[in-house]
Amino acid sequence: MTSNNDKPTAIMKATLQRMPLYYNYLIDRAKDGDIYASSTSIAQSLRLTPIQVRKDLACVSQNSGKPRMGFEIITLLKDIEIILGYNNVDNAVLVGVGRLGRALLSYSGFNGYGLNIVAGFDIDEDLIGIKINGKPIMPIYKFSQLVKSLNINIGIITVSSGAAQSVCNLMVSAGIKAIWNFAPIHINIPNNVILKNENLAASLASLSKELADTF
Amino acid sequence: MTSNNDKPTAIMKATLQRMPLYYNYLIDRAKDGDIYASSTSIAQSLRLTPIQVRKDLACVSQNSGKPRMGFEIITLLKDIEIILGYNNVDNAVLVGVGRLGRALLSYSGFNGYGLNIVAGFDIDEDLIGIKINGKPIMPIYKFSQLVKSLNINIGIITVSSGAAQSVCNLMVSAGIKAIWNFAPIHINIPNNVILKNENLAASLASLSKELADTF
DNA sequence: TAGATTGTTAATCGATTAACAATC
DNA sequence: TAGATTGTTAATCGATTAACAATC
Repeated sequence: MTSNNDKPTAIMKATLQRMPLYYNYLIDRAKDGDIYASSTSIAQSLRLTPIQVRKDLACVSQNSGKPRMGFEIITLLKDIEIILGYNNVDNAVLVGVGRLGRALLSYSGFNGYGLNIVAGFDIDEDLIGIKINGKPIMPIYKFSQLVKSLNINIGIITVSSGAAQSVCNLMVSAGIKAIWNFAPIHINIPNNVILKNENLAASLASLSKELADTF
Repeated sequence: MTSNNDKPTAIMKATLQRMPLYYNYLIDRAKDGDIYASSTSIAQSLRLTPIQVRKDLACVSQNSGKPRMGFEIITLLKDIEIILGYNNVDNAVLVGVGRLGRALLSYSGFNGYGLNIVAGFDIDEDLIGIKINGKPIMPIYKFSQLVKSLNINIGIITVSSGAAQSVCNLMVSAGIKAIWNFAPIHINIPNNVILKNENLAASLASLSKELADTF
């Protein structure tokens, strides 16, 4: 850090993905009235190593931790909020207001996490016009218009496997830049659109394997 | 593979987690009537490299691919089913029959994926006795009894953040061996119990970052 | 002071990618 | 045959862990 210390040294993917974990934990500690948290205590609770915690936090925190004390929780929370972009909100739309879609529309975990789902879309006429968690459900034929007029970047797919590809196509043609796909199916998509498959089956696979290996 | 070729050479975590992705894709190809799939074609569709695909498939497939043809899809699917344990089913129970809980109880992605959710639990008396996707909703006070009598290993937490820790404690005391936590909060758990946090916020973080970096 | 904790450099481990001979 | 594809060994890249001086 003696030379080119202005370069931000891009944060590792792995580190970034642990940030919400730290965040939730530190929120807890703050609620308990703690002022400082040491890497040792954090690591033990989150099943990480203290070294890893220090390295992760070094990437994101503007302020150093203090020897014998640890890291000041409040400032650390603020630093993590900046890194995760909890302040600059991304707008998103969701297609498929079934059980999973409704769950995501109401998912408390997104509150303040920088994702704002502005509306849900569905073909079921009975759903049109209702609100879920304050968000309107709109007919699918209004999709492109809304996405373009509000300049929305993120699309969330929560339709059935059979409908996922055509919904994806619709999103791409409307100008969506990133798609978060919850349908348990492979979808084709142009390379200039970001795709994140939320693959619950993959998580399950690793959980089952760990269980089988351990017992 | 000349020496100790009986050793199964444990599958990498990363490889295992890609298996459901391959599986879904190959199901698609089979439906389209394809008999063989080459690593090149698989890689292109799934945004991987052909080398990676071959290496992944080499870990799981009993049968080799054929030069100029690729891998036989049907046998590959069977091999993946074995690896992912889609045959030997794990029983699970779910606590918290809110929107997310209902979504998981009905999630089509689990069909045949080796996870069988046998029942849901909730404290809301209005829910007790109803069935969701054929699965009964039971009162929480019957939890330990059912888990012990059916010898259930996996517990799924879909309650609110505030209730997650106490549900976790209940699961641990009932003898649950692995917990899949969907509450967006840190929970404390003994080291001999497996914990998998399904952290949608973490997924979101990486999606948003990629979006920000790209555009 | 002594000791707990920090931040950083070096070493190891794990995963991906490159290179290439073998095959049909 | 020529060429597309496979499987494997070696090289690179990325992430974690170890070692240790610096700090309060």
